[in-house]
Amino acid sequence: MKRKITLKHIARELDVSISTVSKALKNSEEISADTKEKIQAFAKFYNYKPNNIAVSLKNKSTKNIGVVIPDIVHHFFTTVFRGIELYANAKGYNVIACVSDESFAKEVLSMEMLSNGSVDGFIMSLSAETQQKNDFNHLKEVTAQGIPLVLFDRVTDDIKCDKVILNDKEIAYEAVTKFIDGGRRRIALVTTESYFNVSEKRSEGYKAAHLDHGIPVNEDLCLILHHKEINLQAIKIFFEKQQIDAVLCVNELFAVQCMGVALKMGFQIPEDISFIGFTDGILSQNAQPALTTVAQHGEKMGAVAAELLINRVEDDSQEESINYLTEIIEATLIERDSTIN
Amino acid sequence: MKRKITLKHIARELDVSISTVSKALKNSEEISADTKEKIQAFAKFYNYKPNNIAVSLKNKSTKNIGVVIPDIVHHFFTTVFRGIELYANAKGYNVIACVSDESFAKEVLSMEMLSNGSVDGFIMSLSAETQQKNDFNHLKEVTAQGIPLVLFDRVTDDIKCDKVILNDKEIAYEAVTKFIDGGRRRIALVTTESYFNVSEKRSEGYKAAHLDHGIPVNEDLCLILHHKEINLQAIKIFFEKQQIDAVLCVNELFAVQCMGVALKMGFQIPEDISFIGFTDGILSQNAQPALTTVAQHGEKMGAVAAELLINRVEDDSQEESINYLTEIIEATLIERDSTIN
DNA sequence: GATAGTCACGCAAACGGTTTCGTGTTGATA
DNA sequence: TATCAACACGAAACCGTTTGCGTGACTATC
Repeated sequence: MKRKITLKHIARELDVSISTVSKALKNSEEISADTKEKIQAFAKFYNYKPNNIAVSLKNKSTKNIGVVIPDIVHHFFTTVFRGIELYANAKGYNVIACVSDESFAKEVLSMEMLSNGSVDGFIMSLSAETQQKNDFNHLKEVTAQGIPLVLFDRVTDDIKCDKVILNDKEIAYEAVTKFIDGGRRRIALVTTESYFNVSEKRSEGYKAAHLDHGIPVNEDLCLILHHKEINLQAIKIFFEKQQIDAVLCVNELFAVQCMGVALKMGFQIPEDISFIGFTDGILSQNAQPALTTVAQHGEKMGAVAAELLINRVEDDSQEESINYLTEIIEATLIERDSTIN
Repeated sequence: MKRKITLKHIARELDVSISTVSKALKNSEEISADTKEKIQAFAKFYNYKPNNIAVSLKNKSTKNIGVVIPDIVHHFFTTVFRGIELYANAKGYNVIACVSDESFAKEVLSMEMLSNGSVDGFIMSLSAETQQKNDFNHLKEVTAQGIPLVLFDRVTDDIKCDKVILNDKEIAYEAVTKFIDGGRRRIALVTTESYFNVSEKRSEGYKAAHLDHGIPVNEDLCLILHHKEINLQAIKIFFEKQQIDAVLCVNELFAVQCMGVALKMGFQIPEDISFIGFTDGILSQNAQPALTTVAQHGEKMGAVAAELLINRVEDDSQEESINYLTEIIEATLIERDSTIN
């Protein structure tokens, strides 16, 4: 088991100084061609690679970026992660992943673990609990230390930093308008608690579309479901009570569950009830009928977030007043068989 | 923007030496109670945290583990990742994620990026291309350098290291036996190319179950599908040609697609055709009918892999001859509505 | 032949910690 | 009062790199 070879080993072996070796390997003009060739050959033979940790310490740059997301077993977040990872790797960065599990405490802990030199910057999406508590001190700590931060999807106005968000309101507006144009009038909104700001935005779009088309917003048509719970009974009661002819769901899981209940109750999809969901994942694609859904372009989102972050990281202008950007990813409606074209 | 505070700053400010500060913060007996208190208070006030990079360099231990997986937008791998991350975090380790995208080149590149000091060890699952090429030199390089490696799920006998695998053959045997006990005789196997050793193992179980029950194996009942392609036509033709009364699929996507085709063709599930898949993901859970499937317990697998790795990392016995372990995760059959109980 | 200018390399500090060992001061002891 | 241990702290090496600067040797110039 040969341990990693270092500059010191090469220097000793070739009877030159460490600095000479270092410079020779960087093809410095200072070193003579002969010496360079000798050293480079030796290094190549023994497969020398500089120790990342030492380089990091010296350069004060780790080439690591920390990604803190609420959930990893989740289609949207994995696609974003994928986008981040692809872009970052192409730029020579590694990605350290931390999952907050929708927990405030774990989010704080993760950031503390990484903010002591392990990463050059953070990309994150707020946990549910953090959004509930509205406590962003851990983010302020990090930015105060000068560590760049990019928020995506679940963001907050309380923190000044680069952000990447979806045009949630607009796409929800578009989806509902599609229903209305198709003659639907009793359009349900199936959503989560409102402390998720994305749900809130989608809800705004839902309402705006109604108002703009002269249709009153009926609060009874809004159903709030909980993640990772059995919602089928609640859905059934909802469908029985209300006369629904279209449903907009804030995620694909809710949509598929609702469709399942509707089918069991004897409704025809899309004739009796049309469905549109959010997230174009395997559920949407493989549902029966295939679900019309909002593609959030997670990979794009991740790539943009990574680009923003790396630009900040590599920007060494010492300006104190930074112009933070908010990039908007345009969602698109993918029409399948749960709506009438 | 206050930069991070260092030992040096504290030392200068309190007019003591750096070593005194370091020792005081570790509550060393060498330092007087007064001095310790003073230093600790100061450090706490300025929120001093040791720089991870410097500590890593000194200790030759990064507290990072590298995870290289073929795909991240994939239920099974995300659950394993989740298990790794949970266990590792609890032990104070961070997880650096690299996605090989089923590509040999990216797998090699990822490992090179991380093997120069960035991580203390690797957990990985082989990419499809790596399994095809049968080229494991990048793994040998890493282990030769004394960096611990744990392989999971997609493993190879060519590398001596700790491994975590599923009892694929046995659980496939069990699934097929369930079909046979239920009176099924024309049992299809829907699988991928055989260079995936997990598919191979499942195929072995499928065959063994047939032989042990005196049923000849019929190669015509084996359908090979491709990932991320439109398979529906191929499935339809297969079902038309063969008289199938049960289907074992090596993943949930294939199972759901097959069920969809079967339903469209007018078959009753599970009466006419029963289905069993692999992976207990959202597809299985939300399919119509809900899919009977093999739960692979990815989180458990990840946790075990992380445990094995961290044990190796923290084991400082200098023994050259290591006794490598292979842990087997017991899969379980989750019975839902696509089979008759 | 004295001076200046290259060239090719080494020294040493620096990054931010940890840790071994040495040392000045104090108080107790004989 | 000389001796010594205990105490409390500092100096310095070390982890593996990078890099500014110093310097000795050689060559070129007048």
